[in-house]
Amino acid sequence: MRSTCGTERSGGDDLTTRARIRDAAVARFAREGFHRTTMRAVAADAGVSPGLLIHHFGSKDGLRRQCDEYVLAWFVQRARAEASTDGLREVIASFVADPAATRVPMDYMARAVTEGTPTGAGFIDTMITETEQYVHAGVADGTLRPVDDARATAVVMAMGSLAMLLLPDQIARTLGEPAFGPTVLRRLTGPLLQLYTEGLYTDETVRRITEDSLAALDGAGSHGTEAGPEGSTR
Amino acid sequence: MRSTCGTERSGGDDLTTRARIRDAAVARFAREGFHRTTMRAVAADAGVSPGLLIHHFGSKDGLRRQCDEYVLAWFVQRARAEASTDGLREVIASFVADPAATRVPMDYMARAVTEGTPTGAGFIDTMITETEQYVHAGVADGTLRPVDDARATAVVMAMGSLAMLLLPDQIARTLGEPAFGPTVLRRLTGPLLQLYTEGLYTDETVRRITEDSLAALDGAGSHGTEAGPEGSTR
DNA sequence: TAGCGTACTGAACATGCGTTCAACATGCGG
DNA sequence: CCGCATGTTGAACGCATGTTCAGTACGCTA
Repeated sequence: MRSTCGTERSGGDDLTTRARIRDAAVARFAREGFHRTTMRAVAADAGVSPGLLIHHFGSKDGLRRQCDEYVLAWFVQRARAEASTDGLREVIASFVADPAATRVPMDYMARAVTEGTPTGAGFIDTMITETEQYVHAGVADGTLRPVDDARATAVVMAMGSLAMLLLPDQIARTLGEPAFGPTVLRRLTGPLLQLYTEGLYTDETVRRITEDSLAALDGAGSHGTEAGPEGSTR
Repeated sequence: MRSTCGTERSGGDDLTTRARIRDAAVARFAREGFHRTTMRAVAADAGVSPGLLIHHFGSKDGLRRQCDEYVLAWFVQRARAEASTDGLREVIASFVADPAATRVPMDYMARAVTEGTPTGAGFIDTMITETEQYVHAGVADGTLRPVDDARATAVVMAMGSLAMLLLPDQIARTLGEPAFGPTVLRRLTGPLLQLYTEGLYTDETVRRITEDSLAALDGAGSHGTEAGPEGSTR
């Protein structure tokens, strides 16, 4: 083990070999997913031999664990920065300056989520729990309307951000933009603000109809479909 | 080639061998993704030898193409069914009766989307384009409020459904439910209806602040960050 | 300078993969 | 009965992968 464990930033060219390998692995995992990236490809990207990856990380899974930890730390640091006004401004500025750079940890986390790793699951959990706290606080101070089910509301709110994390390229493509950058974010901001401040339906019709239908389903299904059709064939 | 090409349903036990292989492959691809499922595993599931898969589908990629086509047809048929009231009722009923059955094509399409296959991209495109048409129609007949950017609004609306397609298990877990079923859908419906009929913010503050900040960014960044920081390092 | 531990190499190994192929079964038209 | 096309098998092939290991280079301590 070395004393410079895990705290090197990946900016300059004078990185530890270990850090260079880790950066190469993060990039590959982000771009191609864990299963498709080969140790040899990572080694080649880092300019070392395949054996060295084993020497430093024990196995491919060990390498993944280190990458998970590193990317998670990136997100934590970023979230902390976003808390302050100046930090947020800086985060936005860096994204505007070079959207592609932000994409690497983003895509990595997207892979972690879709591949169902513990890191991805934990990321979603904290994301939704923090959104839930925001909902509670907002309702308490009158910023947000009262909600029935704060947790479910948080899930609905978070799903939008999650989709942006998971499908940036698809979103950019359907908007006819060349890549996911400030322009795309700009176009999504308007509709999102409209939705959250005044909704989209002009009246209560859809809400009433849907809730009536659900109530009717409850009435009709009360003879056998009531509690726990979940996981019947699982 | 055979005359019974592609139109067998996968309900009974008297399936063509070809269809049995296809069904086994769809299930495996849905559960584990394309890259992780092996031809041997599919062959074992279908009760045949590995060589037969090649005989029928030419290659693993050929098998995937057939599966894509089959699942896409399932979605088209389902969308058609949802158009009529009775059909919709039936779709809902079948989902309530056995949510797990619906999950196979859903998970398959989720894989297709996250793995970036043409099928997945096409699915998203049609989904968003149809949402956009719904927005146009709704604005025209007064059901929906007027929107600035119908396409972007459609993207925002579709992202919620997309997240439900991609992360059903994660959503169920964060809601403390054992599986993604009617109960989860029920809990999400309330917040979604609230959001779409009245919004969540109690006033215009957030909208005004955000739009002012964006305008300020435009003013400050007009000396070099205006057109096309997209894909600068790509 | 000798000794030693650590970083590092690259050939080799074992395994699992997609695919090939020779062989067999079966049914059908002549 | 023959001949042939088709469905099916299972052993084998070639290749790519993760991992091992013997060996080299190098810097440090004594």
